[in-house]
Amino acid sequence: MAKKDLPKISDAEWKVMDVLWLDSPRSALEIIELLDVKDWDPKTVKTLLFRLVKKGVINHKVRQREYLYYPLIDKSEYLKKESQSFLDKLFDGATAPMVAHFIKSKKMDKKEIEAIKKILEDLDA
Amino acid sequence: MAKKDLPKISDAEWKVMDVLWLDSPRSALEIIELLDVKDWDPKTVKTLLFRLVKKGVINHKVRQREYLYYPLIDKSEYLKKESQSFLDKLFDGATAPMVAHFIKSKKMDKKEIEAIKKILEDLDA
DNA sequence: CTAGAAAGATTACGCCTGTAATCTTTCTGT
DNA sequence: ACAGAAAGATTACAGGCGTAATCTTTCTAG
Repeated sequence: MAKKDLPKISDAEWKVMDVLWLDSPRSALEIIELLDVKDWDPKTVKTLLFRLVKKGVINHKVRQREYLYYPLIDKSEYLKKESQSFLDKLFDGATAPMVAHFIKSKKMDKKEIEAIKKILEDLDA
Repeated sequence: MAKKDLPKISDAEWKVMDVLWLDSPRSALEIIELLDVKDWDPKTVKTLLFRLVKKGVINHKVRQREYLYYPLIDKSEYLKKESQSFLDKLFDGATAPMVAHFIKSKKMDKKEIEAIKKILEDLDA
C-alpha cells in the first residue's frame, strides 16, 4: 500500500476535482458550468481535464460523442496528503499549535466552538 | 493596509525563511548549516537567498565581505495567508470541519488534546 | 452529401521552481 | 604583488502551471 505515489494536483486542477468529487461522472460541459470559477475559457478546463487524465487522477468513458469524467482517487486521499504537508511546512508537524492558531485567529462562533469541543469530548470516551 | 501583496514564497524558499525567522541576521554560510535540508548544494541556497531578496521578502547588510540576511516580513503574515488559502482550498473556508479532520486523523496524545481544550475554554471566558 | 459546429488532441508560451554551473569581483596568504 | 579561494551575480535548463489557440475528427442540420 505505497500511497506516496499520488499524482500531484495543481490549484487549478483541484478546482476541477472538487466538482468531480462532489458528483460524477460529469461531461466536460457540465463541469465547466458547475465550476465556481466562472471566467475560465472552456478550453482551459478541457486542458485541465486532459492533464488530470494523463496523470491518472481521473478517467472518462464515452457517451455518444462526448466523455464522462470521473475520479479514480478519493478526495480523502488528497485531504490526508495535503493536510499533512501543510502541517509539516507551517507548524513543523505539530497539530496542537496549528489547531490553536486557527482557533485563535479565525474567530469562530459559539456553534463552531461547541462542535469542536464535542469532538474532543468524544475522543476521551 | 493592503496586505494582499505578500510576495509568493516557494517551498524551497520557505525552508530558508524558517531559518531566518528563527534568528537573524545570518550569513549565507550560517543559513546553509542551519538548514534542515542537508543535501542542497550551497549554490542552491545562494540562489534562493538571491530570489528572496529580489522578491523583497528579505534584505541583507554587508559585514566585511559577506552579507547578513534578515527577513523583512514576519512569519505571522505568511502563516495567516497560507493558513487561509489552505482552509479555503481544502475545506471551503470552514474552520470547524478542518479542525475536526485533524483532531480525528492525527491521533494526538492526551497532552495535546488537553492543550486544545484549554484554548477553547479560555475563549469562552 | 456537404459545410459548419462541437469534442477532443496537440501545441504554445511565458513565468515559476528546483537545482545548479559559470562568471566576476574581492580577500588573503605567502 | 599575485594567485587562488570565496562571496556574490548572472545564466542555465528542464519540468510544472495557468491560460489558451490551433488542429483534427466527427456529428448534425439543410
